[in-house]
Amino acid sequence: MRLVVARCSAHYTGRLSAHLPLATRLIVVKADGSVLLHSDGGSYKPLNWMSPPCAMAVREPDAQAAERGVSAVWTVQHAKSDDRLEIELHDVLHDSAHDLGVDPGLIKDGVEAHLQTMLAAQIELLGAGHSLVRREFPTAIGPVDILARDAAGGTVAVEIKRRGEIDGVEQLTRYLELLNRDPHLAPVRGVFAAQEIKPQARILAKDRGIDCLVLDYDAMRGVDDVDSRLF
Amino acid sequence: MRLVVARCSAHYTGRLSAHLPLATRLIVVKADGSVLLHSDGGSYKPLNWMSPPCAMAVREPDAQAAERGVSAVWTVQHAKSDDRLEIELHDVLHDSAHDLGVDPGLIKDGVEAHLQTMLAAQIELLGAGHSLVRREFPTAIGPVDILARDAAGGTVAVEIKRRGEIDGVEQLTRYLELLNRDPHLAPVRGVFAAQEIKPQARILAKDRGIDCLVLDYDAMRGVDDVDSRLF
DNA sequence: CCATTAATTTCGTGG
DNA sequence: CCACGAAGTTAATGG
Repeated sequence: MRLVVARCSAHYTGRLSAHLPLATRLIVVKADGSVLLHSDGGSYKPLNWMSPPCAMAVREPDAQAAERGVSAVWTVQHAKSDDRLEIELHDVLHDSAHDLGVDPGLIKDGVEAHLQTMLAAQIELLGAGHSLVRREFPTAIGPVDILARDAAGGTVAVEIKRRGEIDGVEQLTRYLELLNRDPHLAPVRGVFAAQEIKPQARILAKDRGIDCLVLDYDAMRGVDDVDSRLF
Repeated sequence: MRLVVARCSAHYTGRLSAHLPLATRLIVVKADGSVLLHSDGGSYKPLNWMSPPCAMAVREPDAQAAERGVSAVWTVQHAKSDDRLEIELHDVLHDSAHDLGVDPGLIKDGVEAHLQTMLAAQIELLGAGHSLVRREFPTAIGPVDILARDAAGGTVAVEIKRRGEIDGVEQLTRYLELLNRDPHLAPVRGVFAAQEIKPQARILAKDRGIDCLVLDYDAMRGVDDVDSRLF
């Protein structure tokens, strides 16, 4: 990894055209050839970049560019497309290279898939007497996260989101519409389950007769831990 | 901006829990307090990060951590939520600080809004004799990108995308369904316009009786230049 | 390898 | 300030 802090301007052409006026920025050149141009604020997204696979060519500025104060021109060309990033370097304030090695990568926990697994294992969170039919119950318009039966034998369709917003309720509504056409399943009740349910989503769900269930991730994980001790 | 290259591990808790095992990484601390942890590959997304507004606290490792080789612990706490990123620094291979100043920001060109403006100005690309009714024609389910009339006086609804995919055709289908209920407008013909149209989207459009129009950005811009010379 | 969907998405725009 | 949609989205997953 090479780190360069320099006054520079940049031009990108590819899926769009974009230009960065002259300013001081961090330029990161990664081991795989990818390049990031970062400013000293904003979020994690660079001002401009080139994704791998790509290769960088360095050349001297022409007379006109040199006149403008350009000390070097870096052209980063994507290997499989016409995407190209051209950086004009002026003053270089810092330049260092570092051997980082391969990263073992991020280990995640608490995403939607995990919530689904845990809710399936703790299906009585839907209410006493509920039983799991199956996870990822297939329908013509896609799989329903969880299909269950309640104590009275009625069918329950569950849509799980990490954060419950309106589009999740819409999704569940479409599933319910379809499932309720199946005489073997109908009537099917809907449950919208999420770690956090936005007020608007809650209102829409209520309007559609869909129950809301807030999932307490830590509590569910705690139960999982207890379960795992039994084995 | 502070640049640190160090062997480190990290732990994030907030909207999810995530862990980074010990490895050598780039740590960027921006002027607004935000922190990025980058590996030497992948795309522009960091392995882990904290978005602004946030603040970092540095503390000495406890005896146990020191035993494991930890030289310092950085805790980055988000100002408005419970999001927290904790970094355990082991060997520090590089540490430098740089004053970058405020960035003038990226200037973009060739996005959907621009395509819409240009197509409105060159409405005959839809076919000879077409005239513009209006851009962003409002409907109950959202604005139609362009509404026009063809040579025969028939209504034409245009959906514009940079890249034409299936969901764009679905969107236009919903608009057409709604517009065709209005006796003042019906029958309304649909045109799906994009710089690039995916095969699946083209097939779906054809199936729905929607015409496809590939927009040549450079050619359209060329015409725009000619137009602007007239004024 | 392609299509689909989520994301600690981020980023803009318009109400 | 919030909801909505696009992004040079990126990243993971399933077929």
